[in-house]
Amino acid sequence: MLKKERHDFVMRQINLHNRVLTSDLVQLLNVSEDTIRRDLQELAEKGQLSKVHGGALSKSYQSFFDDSEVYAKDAKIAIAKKTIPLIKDGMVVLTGGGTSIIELAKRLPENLHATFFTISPFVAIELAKYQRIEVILIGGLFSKNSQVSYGGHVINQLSEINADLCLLGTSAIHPQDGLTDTDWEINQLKKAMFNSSKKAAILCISEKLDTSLRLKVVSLDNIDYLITELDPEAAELDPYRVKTLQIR
Amino acid sequence: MLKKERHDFVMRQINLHNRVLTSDLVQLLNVSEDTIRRDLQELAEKGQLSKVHGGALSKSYQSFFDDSEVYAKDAKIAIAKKTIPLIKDGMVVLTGGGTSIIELAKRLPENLHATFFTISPFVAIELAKYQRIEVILIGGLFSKNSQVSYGGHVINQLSEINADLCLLGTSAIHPQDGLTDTDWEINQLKKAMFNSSKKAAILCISEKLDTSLRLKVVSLDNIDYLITELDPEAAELDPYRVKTLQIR
DNA sequence: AGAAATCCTGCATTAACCTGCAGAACCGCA
DNA sequence: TGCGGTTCTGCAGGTTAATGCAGGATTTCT
Repeated sequence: MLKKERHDFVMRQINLHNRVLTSDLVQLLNVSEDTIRRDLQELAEKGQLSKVHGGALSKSYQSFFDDSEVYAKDAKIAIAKKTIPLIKDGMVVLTGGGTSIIELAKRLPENLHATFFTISPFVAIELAKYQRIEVILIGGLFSKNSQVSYGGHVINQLSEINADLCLLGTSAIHPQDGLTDTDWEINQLKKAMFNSSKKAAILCISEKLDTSLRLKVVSLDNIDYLITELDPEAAELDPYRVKTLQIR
Repeated sequence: MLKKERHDFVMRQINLHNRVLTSDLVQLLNVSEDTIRRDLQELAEKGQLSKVHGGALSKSYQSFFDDSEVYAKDAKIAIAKKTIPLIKDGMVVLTGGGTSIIELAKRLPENLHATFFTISPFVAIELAKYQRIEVILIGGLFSKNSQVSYGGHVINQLSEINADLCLLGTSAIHPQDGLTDTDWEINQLKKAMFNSSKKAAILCISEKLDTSLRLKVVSLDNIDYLITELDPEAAELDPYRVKTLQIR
């Protein structure tokens, strides 16, 4: 069996099961443990998988959960700072949940006079600290996963709102696939939020760039602002430079 | 099962439920307790969670509510324990905000199967930890003082609800004046909550007894249960012994 | 206060890892 | 065909990581 064939086999296993054990591969491919280990090493160096004690895991699998807090906090603060200028006095703003948005909510100018609709209780609690911001918490079924209101009742209420700006965090964004997500209900929710706003801004830490998930929310055309912690001129952002999309 | 997979699993559980029990993980992952403990230790060192006796908690969650400062916490815990038996499987429960209610929400039986409506985002977040409880967050204008939804939109939604039990914290309660409050809007809100429920329970730490405020919500007659941290036979409670009011 | 659950420490075992080496297979080239 | 050079593979050995278990200490519950 050629090395390349083995590599392909490994990658197939990984794509299929998100993981693979060294010991299994030894049996399946009928080669020595060392060979397998060297294969995994090589693939890991090429960045096609991540090696762990006992085997290897798919790269995308890792990013399944968001180890946010300490790690990307600086980035999120940077994003928040760039987002603030978009919010002007008197605006009606609609926001999602997500840590980026919460960081933003913590850093608004003290004298901002605006109306915020939000589906996230965390955001509502943060916003309530500002004297001059009116906060409307959109209620409904409460999602145990994403800690936001969702479901038909929320969609209904959203349909009655006409906001100036919609602020959303990112699950995944990709030049071709646009904004994508894993959960059907959250997906519907985000679509409804887009429909309820004149403009939409996506807050996105750079590591979410060029990733995509199963369900499409909207394409890049529907997004007005893309805000990352990177320099707006950075090369990583080149694929996202579409006419209608302002990058900051 | 690879270590990394276990870690991911743990973090998913934590992101989902804000907490996780060592014993549960032992069962779910089918490894020894020591392994789980070491995993938690490791994740705690990486700062991804905080370890506590019996399991671990989400970090972000902790920073959100630092409940160490809750006033009269022991009393509130005692009240919570007495309240739990009122809530039966299948019930529809309507709750207010307030620290007593939050303490209660933290101490519900893990296997309780019920539907909770609440106007408090804090309560919603707590309740979301329970697998078998359906949580509906009632949305509307968000009060900066009392951190609950209020206003016409809330009253409207309440009118569509018919709950079995309403749980309310206390601002003030008095044998003659009944349940009273200071804020007009909150007052309206509480009235509406009473109207939406078959029965009502008042959670009340003893120092709120025999006090009254300007605006009346309801008289004692309309209350079904009065729950304090005191012995139900205590003399302080004598003035409240009305036929229709059960004291616990 | 006593029982039960949980935690910690040290130890032994097993599995997985790494390094270096040597033979096999393959390559290009005369 | 023969010959250096390269790559791939397996093996030996010594090292590290992971796990479970025993015991005793600590915490929590009642």
